[in-house]
Amino acid sequence: MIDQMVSQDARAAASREKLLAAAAAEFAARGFAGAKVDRIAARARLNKAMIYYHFQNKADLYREILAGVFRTIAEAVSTDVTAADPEDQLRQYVRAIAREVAGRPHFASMWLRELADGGTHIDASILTEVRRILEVLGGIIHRGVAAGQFRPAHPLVVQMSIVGPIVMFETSAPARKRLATRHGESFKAPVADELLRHIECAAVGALRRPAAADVATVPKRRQRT
Amino acid sequence: MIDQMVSQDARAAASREKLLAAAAAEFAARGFAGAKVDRIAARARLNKAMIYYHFQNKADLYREILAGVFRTIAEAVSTDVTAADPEDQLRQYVRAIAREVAGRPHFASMWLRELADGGTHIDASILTEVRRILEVLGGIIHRGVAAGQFRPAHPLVVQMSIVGPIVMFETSAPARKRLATRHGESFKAPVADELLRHIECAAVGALRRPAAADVATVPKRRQRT
DNA sequence: GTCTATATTTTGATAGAC
DNA sequence: GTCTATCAAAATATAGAC
Repeated sequence: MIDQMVSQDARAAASREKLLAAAAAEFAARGFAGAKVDRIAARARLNKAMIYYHFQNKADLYREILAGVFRTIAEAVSTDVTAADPEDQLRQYVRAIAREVAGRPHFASMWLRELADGGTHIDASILTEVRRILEVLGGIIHRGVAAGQFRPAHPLVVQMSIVGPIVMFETSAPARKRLATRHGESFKAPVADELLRHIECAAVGALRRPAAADVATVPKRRQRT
Repeated sequence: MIDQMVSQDARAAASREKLLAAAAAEFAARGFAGAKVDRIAARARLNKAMIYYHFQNKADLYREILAGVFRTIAEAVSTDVTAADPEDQLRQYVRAIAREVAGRPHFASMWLRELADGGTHIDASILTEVRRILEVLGGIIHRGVAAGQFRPAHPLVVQMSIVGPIVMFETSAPARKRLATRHGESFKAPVADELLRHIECAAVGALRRPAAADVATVPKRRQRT
């Protein structure tokens, strides 16, 4: 009898997971307003009523997904930045973010759309994780500045310079694929790895002092420390 | 009598413009699916039927807006990149893009959402302008490589590194504002200008040869040509 | 826990008067 | 060219059987 209950719980949990996965795909592809509960249910091979059994409503399901992803990302960047040198820390941070985002193809679109929606679904739980992530980056910048390696910069600016290209790359993947098949070479997908290396270079290059050629007034002496 | 006709034409054109502006705001804030024609009409202080007089349908109105913006941006980057030095050209390109995007607050969200939607509304007219823009950037990279100043890079990668942060900054503006007023300092908006300078540094820093610290295997000799 | 059937509201689009 | 009134389809959410 207990076996039966456990197995039912397991089935219920499986249904929940299927709904979460289906919903993530639907929200990413169509946005919150464009996502239809009928379609979410169909994708999960369940029916609409199950959504309302497992979640309060469409918005609740949506928030649950975002919160889960952010928890994972915050965990990852907290764990993965281990290097001693700030510049290496920055590279680790970039790679951790890129890996987590690329590993969840639906996240980039969902987050971009959430921002475009004015952040109306960002609850306390999501906000906490976003802060944790920014604090890791803030710490890296701070230590780099203290070590005389970085120039000071607003964490949000650096974060957007790193995350912007990544999420844009992920989000545009389906569109690029469509256009590539229909219009030949010009939109042929660059390898994700090429972008990652570019962003790494860009992030480091923008923070490293001296601030590149920005100090145009100063005679072009190279100072290696 | 002719006067009357002209004045009516002028009024009609004004209505059309009001609809375009109202629709851009609505599409940016809510996405294509989330945008409601009733709300567009209300924003324009007109009624729903006017939309269907001036445009075929919701999708047609939407495409018209995107096509118009892209025409302007393509025009701007074609005109503004005038410098002799590839690195300066790149800076001009970044600034032109940033200026055009920042000057049309609704564009960033609309474009990001369009990409997230899989680019389903990208018609031939829009595609042409996108290509024109990418060709300008491609030319800059090409000349930079030929001059030995840049390392080779896929234009789309560079484009996303530049545009990604800009559109993410613009798109997230309302969300950041909301969170800032509710949760104090951590989301205080960085000045747009700080981001612009950062992106400029990042773009140049990532392309400039030698490819920063990426060539870790190669002994650290600087080659200035 | 899972399903079918349905109530209620919203929405894109049009008809027709002025 | 602009408006009011209205239709038909779609969509969120729930009731109730199993």
